[in-house]
Amino acid sequence: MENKPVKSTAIKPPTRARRTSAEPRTQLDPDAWVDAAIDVFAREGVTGLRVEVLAKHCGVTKGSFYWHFKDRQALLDAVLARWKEGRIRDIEKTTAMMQGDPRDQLHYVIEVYGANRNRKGMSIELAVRDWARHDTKAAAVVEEVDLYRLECTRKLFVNSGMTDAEAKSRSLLLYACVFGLSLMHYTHFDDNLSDLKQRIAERIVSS
Amino acid sequence: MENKPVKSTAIKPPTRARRTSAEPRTQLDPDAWVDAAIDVFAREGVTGLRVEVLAKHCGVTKGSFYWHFKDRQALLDAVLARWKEGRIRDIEKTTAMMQGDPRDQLHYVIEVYGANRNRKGMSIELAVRDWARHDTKAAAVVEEVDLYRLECTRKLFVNSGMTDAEAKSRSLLLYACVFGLSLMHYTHFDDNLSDLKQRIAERIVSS
DNA sequence: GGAAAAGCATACGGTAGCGTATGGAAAACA
DNA sequence: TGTTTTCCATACGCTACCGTATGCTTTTCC
Repeated sequence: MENKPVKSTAIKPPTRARRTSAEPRTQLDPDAWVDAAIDVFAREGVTGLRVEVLAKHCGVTKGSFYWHFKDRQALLDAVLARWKEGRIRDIEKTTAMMQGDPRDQLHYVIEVYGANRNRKGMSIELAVRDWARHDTKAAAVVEEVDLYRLECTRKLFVNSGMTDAEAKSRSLLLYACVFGLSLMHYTHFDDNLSDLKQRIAERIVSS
Repeated sequence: MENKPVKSTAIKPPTRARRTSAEPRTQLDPDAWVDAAIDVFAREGVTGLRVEVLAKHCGVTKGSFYWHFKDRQALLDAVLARWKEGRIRDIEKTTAMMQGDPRDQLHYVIEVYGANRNRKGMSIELAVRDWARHDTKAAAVVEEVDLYRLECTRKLFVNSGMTDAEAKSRSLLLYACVFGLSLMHYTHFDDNLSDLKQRIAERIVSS
């Protein structure tokens, strides 16, 4: 159809002999599709994750997509499942190295979720949460991941010497703040943002 | 969202009065359209705010819409402008009654933004912020509103006796937490959520 | 090397949405 | 009362999608 002059390093010469020689001939498996899907998803959200767009992004047509997936919903399910697994694994990985000062660990958690590093990850977080506003399956997964995170962080606060009730509230405060900051546009609120963040982190962690 | 038996279908009442039932024959002005638009927007987000859907929601066809608005973008601009005005007015209204213990005022702010009361308002907040991720105009408005809010709350913290730097960090923490909480699914994290929230509010406000 | 399966392209029908054109009814006005 | 202006309905063309059908080209396996 209207194949625009393929902008980025034409993967394939338009109507020429299609497999000249050096093409890696990358076969696409469902995992590769999900990888690409999460890429698009991070940028455009669920509503932007469309089959034909994704196919073009992969350099193929949707004929390929529908060979690997029943329909669009199957892809969404896979994306959601992949996100959940990734989050759970991340939490367990963090939990595994749970030795040392709990307060340092907490600061590390805050640091990791900082929107600057991990930009794509936070993008996905927000996209999933927006998705969850209209999709019960997504909402269920978000809740599961949230509870997992909250529980893990709660333990850290307990280990740092807080009561259980206080630890729970701190844990919730921590994640609410982390996600809330990524929702806000405050770069012009102060010219020393790192100090600002440092104070916030202290307020959340310290007793 | 199933269509009730409106369905005039094939046979249309021949030249009968179209206003059969008790329809007040409400003329639609742009403001009424924006009202309805914000309603849809709160539920479905920007991508769900579509001209023909909105028209059906208003009980008319899009012929009416395009009489009042140049195109869909004009409606979106109006929605954004309306949101901004409303937020600014809200802040000023809150600021106007800035007497009494600043800490009480701060608790009041937290209370007002609680997702339980003001459910629709928070829905719009999240929808606007999701919008802002892809639209620079929306992002600019969000930033403006955020800075306005942050500044107002900062003053409250200053009035409660904090240094300017501390007040700034508290102000940012407050709003980040408020919005972040509305992003999370934590209802099963504790069986005494009000105590949880109370502790969080204390942590944010108290020195 | 040849058949079978896998991976992808192309073409098609169908829906939803945007924006335009045009006509008809209702209200305002003279 | 007749005319103009306002407001809305209907019909149309167009594009972007979804999902299916079908055929072509690789790869795999014997």
